[in-house]
Amino acid sequence: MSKKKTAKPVTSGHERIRRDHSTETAEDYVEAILEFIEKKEFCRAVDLKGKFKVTHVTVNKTIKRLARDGLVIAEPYSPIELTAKGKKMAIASRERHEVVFNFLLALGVGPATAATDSEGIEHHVSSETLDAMKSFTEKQSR
Amino acid sequence: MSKKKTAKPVTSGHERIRRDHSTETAEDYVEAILEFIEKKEFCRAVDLKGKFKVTHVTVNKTIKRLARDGLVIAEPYSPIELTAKGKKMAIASRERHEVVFNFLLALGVGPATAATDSEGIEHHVSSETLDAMKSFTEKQSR
DNA sequence: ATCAGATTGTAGCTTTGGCTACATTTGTGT
DNA sequence: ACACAAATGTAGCCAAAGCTACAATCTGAT
Repeated sequence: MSKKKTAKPVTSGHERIRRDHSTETAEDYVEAILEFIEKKEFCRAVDLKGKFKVTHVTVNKTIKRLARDGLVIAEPYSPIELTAKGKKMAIASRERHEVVFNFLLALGVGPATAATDSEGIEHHVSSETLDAMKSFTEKQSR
Repeated sequence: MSKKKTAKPVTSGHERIRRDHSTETAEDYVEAILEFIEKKEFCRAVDLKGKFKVTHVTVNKTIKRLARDGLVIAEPYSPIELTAKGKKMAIASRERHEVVFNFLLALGVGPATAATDSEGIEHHVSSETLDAMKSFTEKQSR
């Protein structure tokens, strides 16, 4: 197999947080793009502009970075499409997002706060913590 | 009273996350500075360089921003001191950090992961979620 | 068919937070 | 006292993510 994921190096603490930040935007965007595609067949820059409350220029530049990194396909004046890689990331990101969101609800946090906080937290949760959250949520609803 | 906190505007979702990011570095630094001062009487740039695994140049520039923002006092070639404002932020930040850390432990996450994840999460937790975490941790140890 | 308005693209600016390379200052040992 | 090492400072570079101002394209309504 040719495209291994270059076996992530062992990082920890603040080093890892810096790496998180570099993928955070990408994850947020592909996740949003997937949702727009599911909800209305396609995703346009203006949709993301509304979603993230930034100017269309910022969206434009970000999309170019995502295209450069092989996450989306973006022809000028055309809807934004996800590559296989992008879709995979989107699905994984949404999965994590949902786990954190449901966990916060199970913890007793209100829906509005849970929505906001889960967006901030989802990018900083290891798989170990994610598993613990899943267990807790399950236990609550049992 | 002259120094109100300019009454934070109502932000939400990704807007809030962007605001979080802009204070994240500041919080991490003042928290670390306070700890070094408590542990060894003073804090030098080289200490922060070691802590955050960045070059001394990055520390230098960051400290200048903190000084500009009234969080630290930094004379050339002298130890870094916290202003009252900086110390207040450091204490609040540590408090949150501890709440998140202990919560993760109570959730069943291992100490190493709890340490790493709490560093990433602490900046994205609302006071409502923080309270829920506190309650849970307490209930566990009761 | 064309005009207006919405959408997208481009140029160029800012701040943050990284870096390397080089210069200066401090402090310690002999 | 002086040399050397450690610490700090300065200059100048980069990428990400934001912005305004202006240009181009696309689309729907007449």
